[in-house]
Amino acid sequence: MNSILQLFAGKAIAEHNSFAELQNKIQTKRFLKGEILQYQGDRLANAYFVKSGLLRSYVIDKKGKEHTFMFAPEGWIISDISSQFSDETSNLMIDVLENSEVEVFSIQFFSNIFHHYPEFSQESALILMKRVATLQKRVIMLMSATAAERYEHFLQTYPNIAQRVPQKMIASYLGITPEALSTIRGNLFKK
Amino acid sequence: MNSILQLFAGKAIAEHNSFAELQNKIQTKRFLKGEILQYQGDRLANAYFVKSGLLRSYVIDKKGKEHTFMFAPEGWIISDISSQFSDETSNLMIDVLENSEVEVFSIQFFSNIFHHYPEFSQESALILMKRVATLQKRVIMLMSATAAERYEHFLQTYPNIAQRVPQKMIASYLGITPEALSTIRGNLFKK
DNA sequence: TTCATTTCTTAATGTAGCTTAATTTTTCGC
DNA sequence: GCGAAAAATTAAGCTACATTAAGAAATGAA
Repeated sequence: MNSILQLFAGKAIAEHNSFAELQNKIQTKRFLKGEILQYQGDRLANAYFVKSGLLRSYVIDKKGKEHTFMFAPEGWIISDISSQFSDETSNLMIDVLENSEVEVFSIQFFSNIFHHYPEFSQESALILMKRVATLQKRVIMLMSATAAERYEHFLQTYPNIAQRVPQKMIASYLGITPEALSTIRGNLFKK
Repeated sequence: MNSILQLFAGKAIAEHNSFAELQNKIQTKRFLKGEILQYQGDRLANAYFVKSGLLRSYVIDKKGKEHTFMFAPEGWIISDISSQFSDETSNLMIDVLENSEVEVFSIQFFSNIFHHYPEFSQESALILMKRVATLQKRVIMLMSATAAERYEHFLQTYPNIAQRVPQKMIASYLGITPEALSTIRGNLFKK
């Protein structure tokens, strides 16, 4: 998976034979660990397709606490979709957890793609449905499972990410403090 | 808004002039308050477009506790998208909170629509993006806000629904017990 | 390698929200 | 309109997780 086009296109590419044409319009950038690609309050939000490395989106609440919204390893798209509606500015920050190679898009780019290549929106509807399904599970988890259950579920679902990311970020993804996660891990290994 | 076609179609309808043709394939049903349209574990999940009335989706966890996932008043679509992937059965129950008039679709119907009318998937991608944005806010709320803050946000965002729904369901939407919500309301009105 | 900084752990104390239970209020079928 | 059932309130005790703090371990720059 080395371009967003492969993710999005499915049959569309074969049918349109426009792969190269589109590929030219897409710019790949390299970012270093620690860079911040997007700030809360930014007017223009981009979408990022991760070719290699690891990005993360998160919010900082009024008390200054960080809450990780999602991790994006290779092959994932990360973006603050919500900033597209009702004229809002970005709610999410996006930062770089590992040196990464990334395709950068204005959301405008997608509108154009959808307009010129309708089949693309078919694939994107599928991708979005998967996102909705994932978020649905996350909401239900947050409402019904204990912190320990959520942690075990996270380990099963994202074993790959768990090892690449500091624990305090996992804690902030689970909605608990690093101290609480440390205790949970302590109890887990005792068993 | 009296058919899902109006919601989905945007320009597509005008361009295709196929409104009537599609409309014929859509069946409208009436359901009574208290009916359950879909059970956890059902193999086939439908999508429901609410023409009038009020539906709800929820889960029942291992301890038998109900968690409301969403309310769907007039003009909304409700469905367990997650059951479409990885061959899973439905995770959500869907029930009827007010006598309702509803358009019922197999998810298969959407695949067909998307295939025959690519423009539809453009609109559906937009609708799905809004869903993702809404769920994003919900996740962040659950992680960063107190129960009282979540309740006030709910009142502001869904003032219409708050009045039509028993408090215990609002509590189960917020991720707290009815007793906790009652206390929060008590404190709110004291101020 | 060394020192400084960040991350992780452990433990004590605090608190939001849960559980249980009893009482009041509302809803709804007859 | 009456009575039963469901929903909402209130309050006491409990628990999961937060906060605070202090020390240990890991990371990273000079």
